[in-house]
Amino acid sequence: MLVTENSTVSSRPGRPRSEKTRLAILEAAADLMLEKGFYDTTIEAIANRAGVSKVTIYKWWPGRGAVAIDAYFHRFMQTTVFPDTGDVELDIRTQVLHLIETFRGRAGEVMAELLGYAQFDANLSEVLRERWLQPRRASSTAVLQRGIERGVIRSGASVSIILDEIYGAIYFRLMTRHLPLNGDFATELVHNVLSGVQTASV
Amino acid sequence: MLVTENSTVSSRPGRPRSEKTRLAILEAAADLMLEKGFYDTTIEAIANRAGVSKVTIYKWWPGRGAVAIDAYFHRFMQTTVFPDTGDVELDIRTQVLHLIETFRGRAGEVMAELLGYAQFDANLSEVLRERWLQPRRASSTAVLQRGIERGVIRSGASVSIILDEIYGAIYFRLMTRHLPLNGDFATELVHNVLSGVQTASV
DNA sequence: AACATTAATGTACGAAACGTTTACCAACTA
DNA sequence: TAGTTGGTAAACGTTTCGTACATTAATGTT
Repeated sequence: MLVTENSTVSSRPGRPRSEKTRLAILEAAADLMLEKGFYDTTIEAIANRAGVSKVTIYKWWPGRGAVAIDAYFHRFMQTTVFPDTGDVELDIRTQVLHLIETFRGRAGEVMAELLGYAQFDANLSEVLRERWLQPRRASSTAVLQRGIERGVIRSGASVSIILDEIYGAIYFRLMTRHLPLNGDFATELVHNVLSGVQTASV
Repeated sequence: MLVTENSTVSSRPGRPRSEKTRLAILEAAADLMLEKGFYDTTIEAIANRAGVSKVTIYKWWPGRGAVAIDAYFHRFMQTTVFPDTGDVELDIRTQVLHLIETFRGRAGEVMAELLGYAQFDANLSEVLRERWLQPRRASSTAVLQRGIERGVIRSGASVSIILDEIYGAIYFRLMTRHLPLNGDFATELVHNVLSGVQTASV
């Protein structure tokens, strides 16, 4: 018998894990991060808010970073599928504007804090790369690759460097806060970058 | 009587501040950050290594971030003056390669940690912007401005966005570590970005 | 029904670091 | 000499961490 991952049929003995408790922890962690920031979102604070024992959290997550990232994904991970219109600049701009929209308000600040804390937590760093940054790079990579195949983008251009120019600039503003992260910025950014790797001039 | 900042004539009463102690603290902090990383460089650890009382550190610095950034500057701040050859791409590339050279080895990792910790320390964030990022932006801004005046770069292009493309990409790789930060990357990066804002094609 | 197994709780604990206080001595100016 | 500032040593209360212990809860197996 093949069972789906969310089946209510638990094949193991013993008391099953409480889904209610799991969700309470994730919601509490997300709430706290948005309200007080990542720094004040301690394990104890999460346990109190969730009405859950601290030990329970430690049983399922190795530390603060792991709970935080799960909570962030739980709330902000919406697997949007972007259309392929054939216009490289339009498609990339759509993706970038969507990301910037996600980063509006506290959600952006919390992402900056997660990236910040990742400098001291190798596990969090890897999870962020694999489950947050990588999927978005994959979407954009597909668009750029199609552009190369259609001859719109220089075939010699390194896709990863193009992505670093675009996403690097965004996360740079997110973390240094020296200038705002808005639609005008994103539009000119994408236009500049793609102009630099196109085969033909406008 | 006008007195220079490093004058031995202290016009104030009381015991003068010990330069030896000040330097011992900065050296110890820099050593510890390079050896153990920022996370393990606690105030107590610095005090022990420097052979100094913990209270003395708290007297002159408000916290860990402040000592760390002073120590980092003390060791890595070399105010290099870059030449103006008239070739925009060459000049920018020179500056960028110099920065990347600075970030080789542990110095780069420590900068990543400082930027990371800055997400939780508003004061450190501001000091980094004003005393580390801004001076480098100023150097590059001058080059780009000259390029605009000479008609090599589109006059409508936003200098700050160009800078974000270049430096954003660099700090993005520094902090996410998904790809190496080397000379080849820097060379193509600078070429791509400037190609996107030049007036004439190659 | 009895048992094994796993989940969750409450309490308590030791270890670190934090940032501060207190009392004292050291070095300099007026 | 008096006044002022720098530095030290020791201790303190607090917070957070991560873990340990004993106990109760909920499920499968026999």
